[in-house]
Amino acid sequence: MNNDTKAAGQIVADPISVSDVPQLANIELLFFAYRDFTADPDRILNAYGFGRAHHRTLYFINRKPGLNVAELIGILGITKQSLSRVLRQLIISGHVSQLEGHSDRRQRLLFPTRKGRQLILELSRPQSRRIDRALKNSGMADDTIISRFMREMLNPDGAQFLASAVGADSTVEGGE
Amino acid sequence: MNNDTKAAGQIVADPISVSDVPQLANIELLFFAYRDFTADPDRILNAYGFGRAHHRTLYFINRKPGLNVAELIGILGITKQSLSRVLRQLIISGHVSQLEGHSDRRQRLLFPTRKGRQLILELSRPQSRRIDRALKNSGMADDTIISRFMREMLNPDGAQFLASAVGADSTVEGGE
DNA sequence: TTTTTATGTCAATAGTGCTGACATAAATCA
DNA sequence: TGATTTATGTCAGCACTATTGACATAAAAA
Repeated sequence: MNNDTKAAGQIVADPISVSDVPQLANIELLFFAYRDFTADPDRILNAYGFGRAHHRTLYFINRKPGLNVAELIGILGITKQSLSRVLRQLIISGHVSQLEGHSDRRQRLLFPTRKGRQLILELSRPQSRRIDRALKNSGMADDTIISRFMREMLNPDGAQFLASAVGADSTVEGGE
Repeated sequence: MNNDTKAAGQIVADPISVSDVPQLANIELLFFAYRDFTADPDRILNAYGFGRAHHRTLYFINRKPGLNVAELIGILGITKQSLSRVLRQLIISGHVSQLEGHSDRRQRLLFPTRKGRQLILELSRPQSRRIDRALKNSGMADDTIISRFMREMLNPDGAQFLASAVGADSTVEGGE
């Protein structure tokens, strides 16, 4: 390195490389890919005065209409206080509605309104298109390899909400 | 749907599915995979009193020691005001050092200290291991397919900082 | 010499998350 | 039935990350 690496004593001038971190290139790719992936909906959300938290909340309510607050909190991995603000805004804006629980009347079952459905589709389509395009452009006929890889990236312990059999079944494992 | 989908009029009871959003399953997988991917370093950072912003900042200073503030801001995609706090903390904690620019004395060239190098390795290794493991477990001998896919997920316009030829070359395209 | 550039800083604001405390109504237990 | 637990909500305060706008300084460039 040709820098003034004199001074300060403990300065390091050589970059980290694959010898230090074997998957360095993929760590960076994942960082930038995810950033671009979320940038599309972020722009749309901004126009609605919403943020990513609204997106995630609305998404899972659309993925499993009728889930209760506890389930949603579990899926999102946040506290009820964090959810409450976002959920209140989505209800006020008319994207989400609550219904009293059938068997347990303490519960609030969360449903998207038509407006909420329309918004989640608007937000999800650019992301879906991006994945579609990437699969095509990298010469993959289907998503089996990518899906498999991403599944292996998950924590094994995950009591995750996952759309594994989506299409065949509209419900989800891990939920209730 | 067997719910009290009466009331409120415009409630939607059926979940979104692959017919609405073809890549729905992969959108969810990417969401959960990225969340788990960042959870490892998050735990470590917490013990240091740092957040993700510190991680990213420290990472790119380690990836390109000697970069100046403007370059770093460009890579991170944040404002100088956002960077300043994080950078100040990393300097105070002794993870990063600044040197006056050689040709341009207005510039502040950013370097990791040994302590900063040690920390970024500690943060990066779990992420590298996770990717390694996922590649192995999904039966891939190397990362060509996954790298290709992730590269295709990026915005084309991206004047991105990318470790494409990492290992062969320690410098990066898009920088100076 | 004037202007532009690189960097830094102060102040205000937004979005998202947290913990702790407290409240209510409904379910459940004894 | 009466006591306890559960599902949800809300208030208050705090932390982190990000933003915009304004202003300051020193050094490079015109």
